[in-house]
Amino acid sequence: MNFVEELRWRGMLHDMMPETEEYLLKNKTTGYIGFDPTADSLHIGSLVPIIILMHFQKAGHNPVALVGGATGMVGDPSGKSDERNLLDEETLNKNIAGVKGQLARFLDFDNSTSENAAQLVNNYDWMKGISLIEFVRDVGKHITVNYMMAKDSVKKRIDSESKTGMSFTEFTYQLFQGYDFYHLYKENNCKLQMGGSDQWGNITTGTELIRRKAQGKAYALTCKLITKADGTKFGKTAGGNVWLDANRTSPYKFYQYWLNSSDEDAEKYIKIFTFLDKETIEQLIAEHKEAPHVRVLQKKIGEEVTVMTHGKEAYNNAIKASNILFGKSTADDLKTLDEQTFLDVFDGVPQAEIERSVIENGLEIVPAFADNSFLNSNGEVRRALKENSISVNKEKVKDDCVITTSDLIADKFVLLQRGKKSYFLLKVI
RNA sequence: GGUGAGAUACUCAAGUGGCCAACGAGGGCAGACUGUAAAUCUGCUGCGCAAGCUUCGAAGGUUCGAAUCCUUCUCUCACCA
Repeated sequence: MNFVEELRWRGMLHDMMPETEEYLLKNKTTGYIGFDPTADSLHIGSLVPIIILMHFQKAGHNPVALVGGATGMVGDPSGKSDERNLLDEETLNKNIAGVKGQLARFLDFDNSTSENAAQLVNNYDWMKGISLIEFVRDVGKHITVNYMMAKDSVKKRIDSESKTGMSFTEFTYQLFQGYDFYHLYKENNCKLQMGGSDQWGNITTGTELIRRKAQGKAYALTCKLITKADGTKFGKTAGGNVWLDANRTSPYKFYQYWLNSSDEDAEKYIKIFTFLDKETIEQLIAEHKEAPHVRVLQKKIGEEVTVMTHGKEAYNNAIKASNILFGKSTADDLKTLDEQTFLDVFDGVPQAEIERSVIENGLEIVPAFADNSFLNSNGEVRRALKENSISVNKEKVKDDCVITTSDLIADKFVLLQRGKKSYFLLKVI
């Protein structure tokens, strides 16, 4: 199956420039997607463009991942209603390094094993040497302001509904991204830029620049932005973004995010986020419809994506953790765990240290929860107790409960819990 | 630079001297029900066990009493130039 077909049946394709599909069918080509270094880790929203590049590579084309060291300094106004804060250079460099490292986990950058190895570029490398005068004469001259103003990303910020206006900096952004495309077209023979549908305007500025400045033809392809059925933002939880970095979002939480997808979303996600073939997916969907409560789809997505992102071992631990946390395990089960297993399971669960003598003297339930920044105040603990939502070692407790040494797991830990999903560890020192 | 409007809890938003720890909505959290879901229902959502304490952009002031009145300051927005 060819690249465009692949994206199409997976429901990822949003729009293409005319003749893009024909061109890709006939030619092994080079295409790129840009990644914003707004943080030192990518989050699962970036997974879609990454996966597109992976498909692109699988189809025999040459993928280029561009890290926006320069464009990150300017700020993409697309989809933003407010002016963005600029990142300082130090942060940016840290972010670029982090993002680069993560991309390497997904794409094959190895020349020796792959004929069409992926390349990683940073637009700062070619942008840094361009003076303002050069830029204005060589780039700006080719694109009219009228053209730039017609872009949605700009229009939205200029019309009367906008409350903040738009700085010249952000207005210029599309020229930067356009110039990237032009540069890659010239230097890497890159003919295609891909991205989310919100990138259409920026991408076409690039093809326009290539047409005018190099009399060349370049192509654009955009993919659908991921939405959730309930209208909330994809990739966000109450705790913030779901990151690809295991230190920011533990593999367990990462797995849980996918597992908690709604049925409707799961049918979309399995196509988008896994590389399973059409038959397998259709079968899984059918299976899921038979018995939705088993959640085969969610489990499969969780497995595929977690393994791809964090590796097999991390996935297994996530499963183990899930079973213990959500299965029918009791305090007795917990106490049979050795320290290492216990730590693996609760990797990423916030914890606090506590003096052994405190436990030996008997720790009352209210201070146990409030004094270690698990819950915010004594009042909150008391409220929670009233709601019957407090557990110690997976067993519901009342306000007269006192934690003693007999409650210790592996002679070291006490598992505190508020509600079903919120855990906290006390570690005896 | 001119003119006008405004700043209240996570967000939106009432409140214009005592009945205000502050209406309401959303969000969040929890409980029940479930599939670790959706929908629904219920409770909670400044600190404190409580008495009480600290909150309404900031600082002062008037008053027995201020989110509410006065002064100054800071910031935001809109329109005009």
